[in-house]
Amino acid sequence: MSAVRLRDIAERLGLSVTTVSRALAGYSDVAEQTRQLVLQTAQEMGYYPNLTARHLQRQRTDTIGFVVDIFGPRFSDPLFSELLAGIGNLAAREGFDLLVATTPPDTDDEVEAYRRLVRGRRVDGLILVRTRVADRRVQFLLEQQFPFVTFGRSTGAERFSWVDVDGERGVYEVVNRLIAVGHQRIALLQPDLPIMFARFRERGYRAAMAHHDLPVNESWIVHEALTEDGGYRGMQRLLELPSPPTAVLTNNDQMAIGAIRALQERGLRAGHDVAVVGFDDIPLARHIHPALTTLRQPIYQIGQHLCRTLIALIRGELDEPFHLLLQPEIVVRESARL
Amino acid sequence: MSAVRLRDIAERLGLSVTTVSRALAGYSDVAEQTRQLVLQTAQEMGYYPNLTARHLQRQRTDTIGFVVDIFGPRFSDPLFSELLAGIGNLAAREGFDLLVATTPPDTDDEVEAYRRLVRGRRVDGLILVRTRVADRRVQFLLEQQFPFVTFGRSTGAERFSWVDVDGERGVYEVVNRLIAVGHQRIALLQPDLPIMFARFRERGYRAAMAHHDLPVNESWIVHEALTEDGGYRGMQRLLELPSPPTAVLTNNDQMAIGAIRALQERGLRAGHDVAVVGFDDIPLARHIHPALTTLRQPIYQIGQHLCRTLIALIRGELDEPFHLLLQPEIVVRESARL
DNA sequence: GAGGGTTTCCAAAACGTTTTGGAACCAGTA
DNA sequence: TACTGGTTCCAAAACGTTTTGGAAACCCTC
Repeated sequence: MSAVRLRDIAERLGLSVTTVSRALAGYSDVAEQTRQLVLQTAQEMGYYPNLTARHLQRQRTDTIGFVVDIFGPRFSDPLFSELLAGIGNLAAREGFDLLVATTPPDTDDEVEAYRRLVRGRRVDGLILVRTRVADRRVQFLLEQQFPFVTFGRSTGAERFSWVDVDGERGVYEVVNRLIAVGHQRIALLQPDLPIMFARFRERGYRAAMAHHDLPVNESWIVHEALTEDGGYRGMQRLLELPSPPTAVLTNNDQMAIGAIRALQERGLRAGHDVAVVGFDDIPLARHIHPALTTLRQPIYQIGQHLCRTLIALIRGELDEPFHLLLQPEIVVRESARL
Repeated sequence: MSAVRLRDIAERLGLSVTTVSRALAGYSDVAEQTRQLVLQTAQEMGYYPNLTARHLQRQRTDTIGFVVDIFGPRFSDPLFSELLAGIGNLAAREGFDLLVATTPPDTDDEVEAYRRLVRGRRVDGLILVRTRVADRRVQFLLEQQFPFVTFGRSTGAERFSWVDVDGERGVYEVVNRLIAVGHQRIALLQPDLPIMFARFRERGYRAAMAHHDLPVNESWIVHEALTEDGGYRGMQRLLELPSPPTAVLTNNDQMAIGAIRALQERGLRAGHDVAVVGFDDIPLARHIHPALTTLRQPIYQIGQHLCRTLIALIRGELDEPFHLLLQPEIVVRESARL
């Protein structure tokens, strides 16, 4: 029942382990006849290399790591499965395995998870998502000179590879278009964590408002969790203002859905009374009512870009850090006419 | 820059590698004073064990594998992230890593993915989801006598551990209640793949119909993809029947949402004109309109059960296969009044 | 001073692979 | 004959850890 090793094949054939190994690897210093014999015997005996042993010897694991920051037990992120599919499919095609760890963000557990993967040489490289302001993970990986790629830029001038979506420009455009159709009091539902993408989006928001000489009431910028409930609560808070906004931008589609629910409870209609704009374009965005106007991120492709870049980095094929800034696509549906 | 090894610590202290190893592991055959010295030095030198080497020596990887069957590039499954959170959090707590592979179901790639993980000793055990009729994966793992746990039962009398939700009973109840409120023409939107859970649910459906002496029109049982579009198409087909059903059961909430969309396009209202019942209770089920009546699966807990069981199995703490059949909870909302 | 027990340490083997640095042999050439 | 070059093979080391089976040193006791 125990697994067949190179040694077993070697003994059976009266060859050395070296020769068997090199025969299977296709080296030219083994006679074609011998090679065939080894191949056939390996097949017969059901040989499959022990990957752990191979990894130890080769000093690489052919594995990439991905630490998912999870909020609470009921963690449900529609983007996540798609991102993982993008990463996983490409990794598999390139002969890499994917190690996934789950931890709550910005905790000691998270730090330990990264330490373990990096210092324990558990993986050859890491993919980071949702970069944060002054991100400890980025700092750590730079210190350790460990290969990694992020989805999202960082705050400083650190040199590393990233893929990002230009939320600043996207939000700038959307706000412009909202203003063009008559909106003046425009709110922004921000996350309750210092996530980088929210900073960029806020910058775009402020730039567009300033560009049209519109004042920004700071109470229009509300911080809540990136969930439906967060969007619901945020919209409630906005509706309680003396003069509520007529348009609301959110940081993901779940928030937008929650915001719409809050409107409906007050008898208001998203898209008519208040414009609501989401972000991401999750599959459900077009199926809810009113259908969501949103900024689409090509998340599967982003997963592929991240993985492709990381593998290039691991293989040493990257001389300079790689940067890719994708433009989000504005998808106009019913929740905000633009 | 190269990593610190046991040997480096040993040489620094003039001890043997054995002693350093045993000191760090807390064995009693090393003097307390020496142990402290080793601990401190290891700390100073920034020692972290090479996990690959440890795995090779210990002949186990402390890793569990999870192969995700992915349909098409735009793979978005709201349950998936929650299941993964359940598995991942428990695995981390028990000191296990999680290796995730992605492949399309029932392909050669899938077979190869399993072969690689099992034969290459890449993981200590596997978690399988969405068991299929005559599941090749189950057959393979039984043959290889490899530890695994499935979400979903199988067709035969194979002995292995599983966790499942009693869809047969759940659907039986729902159909009963639909009949109680006056429905007679009840349809069932099935997946287009031979997934076990669909078989059980169909059995419950037929049993309830038979129990009330209601005929089952075979054209009421429609096979489509487990997606919104699948649900949309399926409902369209049902509406084209000479006398369409007045109630429709689906195999997941996405399908139900698609079905509702098809109704709306024809000016029909789910919950009034046609009752629509989902399955799973994804977070969005309560937020769409009409809110979804559905059968809730406690997916995070299922992930934990799967992981807990697998780890017990790996550790040899399980004498008999473990079976857990959970009851789904009927969540009545607007799309079907029960 | 012999025997027994305890404490503390370690050399060597093992896990299964890949790589290094030849060695042995043969054929062809000067 | 002696040398060169090519082909085919292999012993040994290496990757970094844990475990095995002692050994050395010391202290007690009779």
